[in-house]
Amino acid sequence: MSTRAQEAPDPQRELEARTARLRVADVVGNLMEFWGFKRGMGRVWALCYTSPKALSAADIGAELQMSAGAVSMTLAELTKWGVVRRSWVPGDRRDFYEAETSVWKLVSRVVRERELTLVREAKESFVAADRALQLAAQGGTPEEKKRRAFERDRIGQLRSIAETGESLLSALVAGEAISAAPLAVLGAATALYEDVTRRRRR
Amino acid sequence: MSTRAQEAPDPQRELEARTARLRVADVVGNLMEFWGFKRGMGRVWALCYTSPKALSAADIGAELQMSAGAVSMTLAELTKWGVVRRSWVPGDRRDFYEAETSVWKLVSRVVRERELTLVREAKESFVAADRALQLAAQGGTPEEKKRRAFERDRIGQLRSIAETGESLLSALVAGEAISAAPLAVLGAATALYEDVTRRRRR
DNA sequence: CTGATGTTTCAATTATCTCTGAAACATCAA
DNA sequence: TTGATGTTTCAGAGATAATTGAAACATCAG
Repeated sequence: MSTRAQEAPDPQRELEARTARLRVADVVGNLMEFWGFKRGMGRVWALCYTSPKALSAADIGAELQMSAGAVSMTLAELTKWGVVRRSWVPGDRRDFYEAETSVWKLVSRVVRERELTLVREAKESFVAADRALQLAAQGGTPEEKKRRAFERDRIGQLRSIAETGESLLSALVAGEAISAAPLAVLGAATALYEDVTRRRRR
Repeated sequence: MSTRAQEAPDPQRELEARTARLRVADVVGNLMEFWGFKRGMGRVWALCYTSPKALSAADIGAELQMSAGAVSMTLAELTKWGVVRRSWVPGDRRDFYEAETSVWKLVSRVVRERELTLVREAKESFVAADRALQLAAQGGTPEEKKRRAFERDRIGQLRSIAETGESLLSALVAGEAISAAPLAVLGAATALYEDVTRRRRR
């Protein structure tokens, strides 16, 4: 037995550790993909997040097997979302990147710019449809009027769902606390369900 | 001026009403797509939902410009998910379909389940990575140990987020905790955020 | 049974994303 | 200025996913 066994790096274990970190990057990539981002964004972010020192683009490409171009584009996107930031190392021409650790920052931006936009668009189209049907219902036979009334009612349901969703998401985004976007959004979905159920029962 | 102007269907307004309904189908399609379903599923469901009478596959195809094959597959999928159901019209060979009105319940459940799977996978890989890093950290220089410690800490952060998320999602999926839901979820999410923040600061 | 009508299936096409690789660009040192 | 180094851009390749169209299948009436 060597005198200081615990200081000899074990190649086998080194490899396992590296593999495990890459696996972490991958599952984070899967989650990010689930939320509508590119897989690569999650992978790169996770690699940065688990790295003690800021990484260069070349480091990232080497570790994650991505081309320079892909790394550049991914970092640009992550930076735009504010979840990764550049850091300069004096005397080094390369750019380095480190992960933003505040998950909420990411979440609130995501919610604001993605879900909220979608929901708003939806609401607007429901409102517009309601108006159009209202106008169309002014003419026609009684039967047609009845049909229009049904359509308006259903679209009104959708509209109220969208409005509830919109205010919930707004509230979420406005608040300074809360992490874990997915869960928060699920909360919103649940609320929507409640709302619809209640309205249907009345 | 005609004697009963309000009963004459206005072609212009008819067209606008139809366009508006199609637009509604489209935005619902977008939302569904965002939640991980196919776009067409949302469009077909929305068309059925806003229709006073059950629609035949041919109706749907004509309205949404989909091929018979696409309509058939989409309806099969919607039926499988239980958000659309067949209805028979006596003396008519065709199948008719109408929208299940409690879609949001189903959709949100499905989304939660999917996410739960992902989160579980993530958690497992975090745990595995933590173990691997722990083993690797047994050897190496003090500097390497420090690096491993950082990595473990960060992965521990991810792990705690995943664990909280997992239990929250489990509760939501399993329970009819749905009724208590929105605020409870927000509360839990907030607690989660607090927890992560506290851990980071120590 | 046969033909008419409607539905389902699936291989092939088409559309949509992502990534690559190379060129253009930028910056700095010598 | 020139060359070395690093970054960005983007047309095209490659991978995935959605859609079509036609054939197979199912059902019913005559």
